Amino acid sequence: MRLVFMGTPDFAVATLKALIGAGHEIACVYSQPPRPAGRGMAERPSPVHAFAASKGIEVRTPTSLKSPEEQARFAALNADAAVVVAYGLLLPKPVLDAPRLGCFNVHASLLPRWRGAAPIQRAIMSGDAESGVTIMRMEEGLDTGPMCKVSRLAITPTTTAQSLHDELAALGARLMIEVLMQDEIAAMPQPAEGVTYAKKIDKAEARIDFSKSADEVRDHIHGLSPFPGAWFSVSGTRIKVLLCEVVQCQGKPGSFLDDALTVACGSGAIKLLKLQREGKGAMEATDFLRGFPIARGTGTG
RNA sequence: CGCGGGAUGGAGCAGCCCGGUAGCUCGUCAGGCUCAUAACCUGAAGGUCGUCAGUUCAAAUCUGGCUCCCGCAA
Repeated sequence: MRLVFMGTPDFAVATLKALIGAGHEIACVYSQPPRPAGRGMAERPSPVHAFAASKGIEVRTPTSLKSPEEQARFAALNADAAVVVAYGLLLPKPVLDAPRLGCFNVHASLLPRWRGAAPIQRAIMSGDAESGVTIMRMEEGLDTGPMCKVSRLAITPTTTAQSLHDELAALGARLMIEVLMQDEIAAMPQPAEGVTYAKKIDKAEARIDFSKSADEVRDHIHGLSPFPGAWFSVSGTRIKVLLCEVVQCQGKPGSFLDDALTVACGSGAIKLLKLQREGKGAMEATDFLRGFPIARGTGTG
């Protein structure tokens, strides 16, 4: 098929790769414009932009699709369908209607739960038992379109945003290929019940609140791992926690119960397994302790 | 030129300000001890201190360039 691909972050690259691998013609790629980002504040193209460019595909980075001119340029591509994955722009009706078969979206949640920007992180942070990917036919509303295909995935005590992100990216890519192979793409309306929205992650949320239960603290840490990284500080040093596990211990919330990085929570305790202090790389607990020992009784601040 | 930290045996760090025999915790290897152990004891191997140049009798340490890694902020 002749497709237009619209996407921005790393998550979307997996699907774009799969589409190319499946032999589809990518007429054009749309992505968010390069922005000053990262160390040095240099302008850098999005992951999708960079990948598409490396494949010699035309990349367009309009700041909006509201103007009739942009919409006309889009329609002129004369695509069979558009595949949209975490693009970051709302598609106006004329754009949604332009491709012959319509626009299809990969969304990293079991809709209608976690519509919106950060479904992967929110699912883990909320303690959900499962997550998944939904392929839907797009409508004007935010992630409200009828569902073509769904695949579920369990969230376990060791699932992190990173691991779930990687699994769902691969799963989503596979499902999208399957959907596009169908002669007739059927879609079922989303249930009216169970709608939730996944707000963008705010940096202020990243600080660990040890007064919560051990399970909640673990979900919070894993949901933000590795980005932006849940953190606490001890004697003025900021430390990110990337991986932890719940253990059976009790103590004053926020204090270290031993010399092996066990921290008491509101109920129960967690053991920090992988962490990163400012300016340093991530490392396992035993390595971390050699260079930065934290004694029993130390409090987090 | 957004702000800042870092590069030292296999791992994590100290030493650098006040130049002069490279240190700690751990790992590895060999031997010992123990009913036993991620236990303990003894011994050993392993580093041109990121890179290039400069200053100096002498540079991990002082000066300048370069490469790479990371935190903040976006």
